[in-house]
Amino acid sequence: MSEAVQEPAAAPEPSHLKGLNPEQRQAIESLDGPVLVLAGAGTGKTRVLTSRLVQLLWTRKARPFELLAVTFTNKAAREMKDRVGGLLGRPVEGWWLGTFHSLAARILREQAEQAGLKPNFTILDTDDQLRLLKQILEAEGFDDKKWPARVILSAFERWKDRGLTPDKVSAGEAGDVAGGRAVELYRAYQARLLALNACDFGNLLLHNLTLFQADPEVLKVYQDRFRFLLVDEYQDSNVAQYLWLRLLAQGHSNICCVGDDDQSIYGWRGAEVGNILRFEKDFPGATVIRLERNYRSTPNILAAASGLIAHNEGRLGKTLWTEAEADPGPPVRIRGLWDGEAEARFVGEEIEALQRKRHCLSEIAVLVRTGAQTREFEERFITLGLPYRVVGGPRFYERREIRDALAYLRILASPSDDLAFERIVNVPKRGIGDATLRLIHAASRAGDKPLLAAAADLVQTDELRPAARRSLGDLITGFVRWRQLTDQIPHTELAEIVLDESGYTAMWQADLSADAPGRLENLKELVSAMAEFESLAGFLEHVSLVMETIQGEGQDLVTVMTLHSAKGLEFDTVFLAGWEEGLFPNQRALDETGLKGLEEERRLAYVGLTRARRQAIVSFAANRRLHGSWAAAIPSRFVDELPRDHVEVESDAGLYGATAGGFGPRVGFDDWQTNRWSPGLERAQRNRDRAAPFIEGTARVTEDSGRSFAPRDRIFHRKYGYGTITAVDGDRLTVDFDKAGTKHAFAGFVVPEHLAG
DNA sequence: GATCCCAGGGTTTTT
DNA sequence: CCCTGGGATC
Repeated sequence: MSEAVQEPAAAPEPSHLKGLNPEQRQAIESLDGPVLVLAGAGTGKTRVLTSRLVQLLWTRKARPFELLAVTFTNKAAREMKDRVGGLLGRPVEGWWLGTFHSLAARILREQAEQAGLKPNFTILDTDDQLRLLKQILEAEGFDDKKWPARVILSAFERWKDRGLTPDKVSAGEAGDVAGGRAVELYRAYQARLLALNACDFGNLLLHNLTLFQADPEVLKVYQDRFRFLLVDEYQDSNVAQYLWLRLLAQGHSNICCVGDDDQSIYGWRGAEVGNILRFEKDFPGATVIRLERNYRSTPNILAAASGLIAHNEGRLGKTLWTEAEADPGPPVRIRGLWDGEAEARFVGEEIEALQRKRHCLSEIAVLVRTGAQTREFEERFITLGLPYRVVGGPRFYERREIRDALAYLRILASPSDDLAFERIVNVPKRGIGDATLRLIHAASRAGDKPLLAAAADLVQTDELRPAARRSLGDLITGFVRWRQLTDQIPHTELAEIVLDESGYTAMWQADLSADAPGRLENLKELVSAMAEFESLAGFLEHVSLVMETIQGEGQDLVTVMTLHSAKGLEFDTVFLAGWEEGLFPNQRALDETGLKGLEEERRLAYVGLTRARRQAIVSFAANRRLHGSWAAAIPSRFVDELPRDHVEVESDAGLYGATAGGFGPRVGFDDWQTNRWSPGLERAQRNRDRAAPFIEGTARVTEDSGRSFAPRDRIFHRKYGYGTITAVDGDRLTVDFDKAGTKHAFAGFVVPEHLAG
């Protein structure tokens, strides 16, 4: 092989460098030393990340196993893997690519002993964490009402986000959480985790940090190994992650962080925008590259998003731009509606219209602030028969049947997993209640052995009632038998046997409730998901770190999801629903973190808008159901912050004085801002009531049902049966009944068709 | 020990 | 509105 072939410069320009703008190219070719890439929305960030990795390999500057690439989500990791493989024309093996947590877990498995763990330690999820903490709280005599385990646990998590072990939490930090005993509880909790040979999510990183700080030798191993670090979504890293990166990067200083301070939306999880702001200080001589040319959105969308985000202070400041001669595209549409149902109906109609124009459903997204909002859209889409998927809904691995099944498997993988044992010892019912469990616990403490082993001892004695003794004995011999099978048969087969013989499957088969068949389906899905993994342990590691499952990919479906899960995605058309004060910006965010919270909400709005390539449609409702009761709502301040020149307001007449040209004077907004239940709100409500009858096509119905009806709605009437509304006047509806002909009916006497029966 | 019923409380976002 | 958890009852 000649020199020329090996020398990259002599070869024709490789595909991963084609079609880049100068800044992108610089970001890809500045391989040495610290680099910060400030990449605005839609500026080709992913392209840069992947090409940079390819460049490292292609120039032979790095071999795969010298690369450490960190992402925030497993999805992002998967995508990076695929794209790098695609650019190189072959899959890359041996590099370290994953989320902070999965990488930390991998390191911790290698160094478990140093951290006081065994390499097969269990990774706990929220459910396990809570049960564990509740046990501690109970033992310490805490009242769960006064100090809910959730609250205390989140305090622990915030400390972990900041890299604080119990020793490092100062008294002042702890405040009055758990009556001033929070640190003590934190210490007990951590000790208990160690005793259980378990880690929660936060501990994965925390152990890494303690390890690196306590033992320079260990740190050096990893510093030497990872010659090039690449970090995605850097603006969302928390202090612990930042410290982890900094320690690892101190070896070669080849660290490249990519992020956008305007898209930092995880402050509530401990993310520190400060990390990105101080990069240059922490890594002297850093190259800072700004990617500001947007390739994704139309000028109108870009201008709307930029105008909005300009209301935030303390930005690094980027100005996104796009080609001047580009088609400006349609303005951002703003639509006010009567209530959440009307909003869902509106979005449904718009999507159907798009569908008629052959618009791809998979190019449409409905983005909401809170998970609960997806429900109304789901209901509407089901009624319309519109194919959709909800991303991040009830998670597969958090379902009860799945967690139960996993508990059985966890015990097989590590018999000392007490939390798993407790979970399933009486599932299905085996007549083992509190009393028996207490005995097992006592035996466990006395003999200093795991619950399973203690239980095995106990059934040899006559301390248990005969019935309990027999069923517990059966379970234990079951585990002995299954464990013997572990190495002999494929793990999928083993899982089937365990679920079968333990009576777990039978339990759901005998269950007559409506969701039982679905649960059985899920169990089947679980077993088939296992097939993709080499071993039981590998599978369990995966499920504990990857809570999400990929669904509906490749089908033509409308996507419904939260703004948070939309980060990093893009669609031709994006519906941004529920832009109301209190909901978005979220009241709780404002209450808890004030201006900081508001700015984060605004960034969330910015993220939402910039997901759209061609068209963004913002909507808000005048009435919103919250915890079952109705609340009047006023449009989000973010609606007003969108620059007028780039939006088109089309609210129903009468709603907040909206006109074709924009909004009139704001209704009580300033009062609302200072106090939810202010005169301003009352004023808004009065206006609402006055406006209601004049809203064309919608009728307000009884307070308690709170429904509204519009022409073309399908309804059911007790006497006349099903029909379609043709006109609405106040609460009097004109209905074209399928059987009874056209009649007048009061809205109070009809229900929407989907609620009939 | 299991089941049923009721009250109360909660929903921001996720690895 | 929905679900959870606690408590009373069988």
